[in-house]
Order: sequence, then structure tokens, then C-alpha cells
Amino acid sequence: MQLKDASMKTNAAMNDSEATTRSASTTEALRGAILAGEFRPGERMYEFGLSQRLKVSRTPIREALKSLAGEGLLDHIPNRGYYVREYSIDDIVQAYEIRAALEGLAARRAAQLGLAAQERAIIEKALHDGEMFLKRDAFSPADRTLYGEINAAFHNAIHVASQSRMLRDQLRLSQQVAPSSHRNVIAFERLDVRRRHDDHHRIYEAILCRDAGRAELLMRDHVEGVKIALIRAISRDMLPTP
Amino acid sequence: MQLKDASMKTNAAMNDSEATTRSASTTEALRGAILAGEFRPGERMYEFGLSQRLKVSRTPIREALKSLAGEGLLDHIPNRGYYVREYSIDDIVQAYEIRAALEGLAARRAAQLGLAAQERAIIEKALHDGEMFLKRDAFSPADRTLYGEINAAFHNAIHVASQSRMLRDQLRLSQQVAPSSHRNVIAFERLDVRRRHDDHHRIYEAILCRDAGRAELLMRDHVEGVKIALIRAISRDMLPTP
DNA sequence: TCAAGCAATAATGTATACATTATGCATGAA
DNA sequence: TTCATGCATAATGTATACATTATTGCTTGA
Repeated sequence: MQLKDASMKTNAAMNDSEATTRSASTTEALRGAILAGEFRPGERMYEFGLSQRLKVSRTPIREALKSLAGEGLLDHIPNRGYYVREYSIDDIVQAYEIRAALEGLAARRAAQLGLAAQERAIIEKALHDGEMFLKRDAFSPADRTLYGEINAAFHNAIHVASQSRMLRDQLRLSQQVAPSSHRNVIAFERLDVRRRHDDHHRIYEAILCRDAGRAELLMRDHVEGVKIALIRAISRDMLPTP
Repeated sequence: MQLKDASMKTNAAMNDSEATTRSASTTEALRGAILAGEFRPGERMYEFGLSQRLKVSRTPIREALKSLAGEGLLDHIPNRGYYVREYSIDDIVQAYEIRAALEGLAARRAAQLGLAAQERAIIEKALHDGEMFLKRDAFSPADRTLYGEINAAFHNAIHVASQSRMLRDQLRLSQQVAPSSHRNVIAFERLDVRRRHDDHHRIYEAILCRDAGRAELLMRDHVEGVKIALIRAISRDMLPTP
């Protein structure tokens, strides 16, 4: 368990990570640890143990746990503590369905409202970076992270362009699923990446043309495509291990 | 302010409302009060004042506030307290867009998975109750609440039938918007209610036929229809008051 | 041998004291 | 007057003591 010390005052020099309160930095630390898979699904989160590890009292720990439960990362059973929420394969597939619907909506709104210059720049950079990426010979594990970032930049710009806080919040919830273990199941072959990247180009064009219906359709199909790829990858992995 | 005492042990006989902890009952009490419009949008929620009113210490109050912030009912500014979140008309319209997408998804899943006998029964009762309701001569304010319940029963049954906790959670978030004030703006004329109720019949048929695509389309259009009615009602109300 | 029940222990829930941060007002100088 | 400064006040943030609830393991009785 690699949790960093979340206390601030005791450490002379703070991280530049802008931690306002211990509650906030504890929340970030725990969220990161959960998403990084440092806790097993179903594992119980003991307040006292966490407070010792993070060098804070139980109070900010409890606040962090409550927040993370609200985000769906933990389950809370009164008088029985917090547990890392388990996401089944089916849950993750469902999350993609939800995300597909919401991303579609975001793309539609982005097309309706139009893109700001800065948003266009970010998207075009993401498209360019994607092209560079695809010129490589092979994809290392680190490359997956890299393309993940390029991909996130593209989608994030559209979320921002949708100009809807609620939509962004809901999208964040639908994306914040499945730590580590399940995530790497996703198929990551050249053809898949190529296809998804081409989707990005088409979606961007539709948004530029202010074709809201088309933007929504393409975006929704794009995310559904990832869902399908995931299902394919799973069923392929399942066959050898009956 | 009509907040009830949220403490349990001091009261000999508890409400049957199954309160497990003071945190939980406080959360319920505050959520209900906010949704009932007992706090004005933008109003600050002082921990100490609330703790006095609800006769509990600040600890459960703080837990409740954190939960409600996670649900989107409050905004939290570190070191500056919690505030009742303000939802603009545009926010509410956006919420309907999100809800339309998610309800559509729920209907699609319900059609794919099929309805259990109990779910069918609930939906048919809601359809029947709606018919009875429409036979009335006039609609009193109390009737709005009644039809609201019938409507909620119908939609809720489909949420359950979608068999997706995440979808239900996200739907709850998208519905838990706009207390009191804004909510009553919605057009509530016979033709509107008739139309929406007919939608329900058609949606149910599509689900029964396991026509997932049609169920989704109809449901989405159904909720979009409410959105349109809302926009119409607003622009109508706007004209007299420049 | 097994089940029921009862400590003992450990965890969560709650209250409260203390620490830190924001806010408003008074004071004083430009 | 106007603005800046600093202190008093009040609010939130944090730690901690105490209360309540779960859990565990042991004892006891059948």
C-alpha cells in the first residue's frame, strides 16, 4: 500500500497540489489509491488504520469515505463500515452504455453551442497526437497510458464544450468505474485504436459542421464500439479458462 | 422552518422510518427540507444552527451535508460552508435532457430483459390509476401531487426493470433537481397530462413486445416532451413580465 | 459435540474541545 | 472620505474522548 502522507501542516513544504483541507487531500489520496487498485474489491476500509497510514485523525478520513461513497467507489453499511465497491463485468458494460448515452448528449450540445477557439485547439492537438501515436511500431504498456491521456483530452474538451456542469458530473460518475484489474482487459490492438481514432475525426467534423444529430449518433456509436470491444475481449479471454 | 427532531435515542418511540443512525436520519431530514423548498437557493447551511434545530451535534450534520453535496443539492466551499445549490431554468432543462437519455436507456434495457410479473402489475396499476385520474373534472393543486405519484410509480418500475444500480443512481441524480419553486412551473393542463399518459401506454406496449429500440425512442421522446412543455410554460410566463 | 449465551474486544457513531480560517467592524493614516 | 490594517467574533476544520454497536471467542449447559 503506497498511500502518501495526507497531512499538510506537519510537512514543511506542501505539494503544489493545492490541498485546501485535510479532508480534501485525504479524499484525493484515497480516490487515487482505489482507482489505482491499491485496495481489493470488497476490501473493508478501516477508519483507524487509514488514519494511521495517512497521519490524520479519523475525522477527515470519515469525510473522505463519505465522499467516495457518494461517488460510487465505496459502499457504506451503517455501523459496519465502508467497503471497496465491486464492479462486475456486467456493471462495467452497463457503465459504458450509460456513458455512451451521456457522451452522445455532450457531443450534441457541443455541436449546438459551437466550439470555442481553445476547445478547437485542444481537440485538434488530441487528433494530431493520436496520428503521431499511430505511427509507432508497437505499443508498450506505457503507451496504453499515453493513448488513454490523448483520448481523455479529446473527450474532456467535448465535455467542457457541452457547457453543462450536471452533464460533466454525471459523465465523471459513469467513467469512474472499475479500477485497475478490469480496466486493462480492454482490447488494445492497432486496428481498434485506429478505428477509435478515426471516430474522433468524424465526430469532430460533425461538431464543426454544427450537425448535432450526427455528432450525437457518431459519439454514441463510438462509445458503444468500445463497449463491444470490451465484450469481445472478455469472451475471448473466457474461452481458454472454462 | 419545519425541520423535525432528527435525534432518536432521546425520543422514546422512534418513527417507523427505520433510522439506523443520526447521520442517516439527518440526511433524510435535510434532503426532504431542501426538496420541499424550506431553504432558499443560495442560502447558507450553518452547521451549528442546523445542529441546534435537529438536536444533534455537528458531527452528523456535517456528514449529512457532505452526502447532500455529493447528491448535487448543496455546494461546498472549503472553510466557507455549504450552500443550497441554485438551479437555473437552463440547468433544469439540461437535467431533463440527461434524464431523457437515461430514461431511454432504462426503457431499452427493460425491453431487452423483459418485465417481471410484479413490475408488470405495478405498471398496469399506474396506467389504470392514470385513466381514473383523467376522468376528473378539474385538477386541484393536490391532484398534481397525486399524478406526480402515479407518474413516479410508472417510471420507477421501469428503472427497477432495467436491473442496473448505476443507471438507477444516475437517474435519481438527474431527477433530484430543482426544489419547490421551479417545479410547479410545469404545465399541467388536461391535454398535457392526457398526452403524457398516452405516452406511457405506448412505452409499456413497446416494452411488452420486447421492442428495445422503439421503447427507447418513445421514452426519450416522452421525457423530451416534458422538457418542451416546461420551456413553453416558461416562455409563456415570461411574456407578461418583461 | 454442539448450540446458546455471555463477556471482551474492536470497530463505527456521536459529542465536544481545540485549531484554523474567514468576516466584519473599528481604528487610523493618507 | 477612503482605504488599509488589525483585532474581535464566528464559522468551519480537526482531534479526541466517550457511546453504541458488531464481532469474536470462550464458557457453559444440554
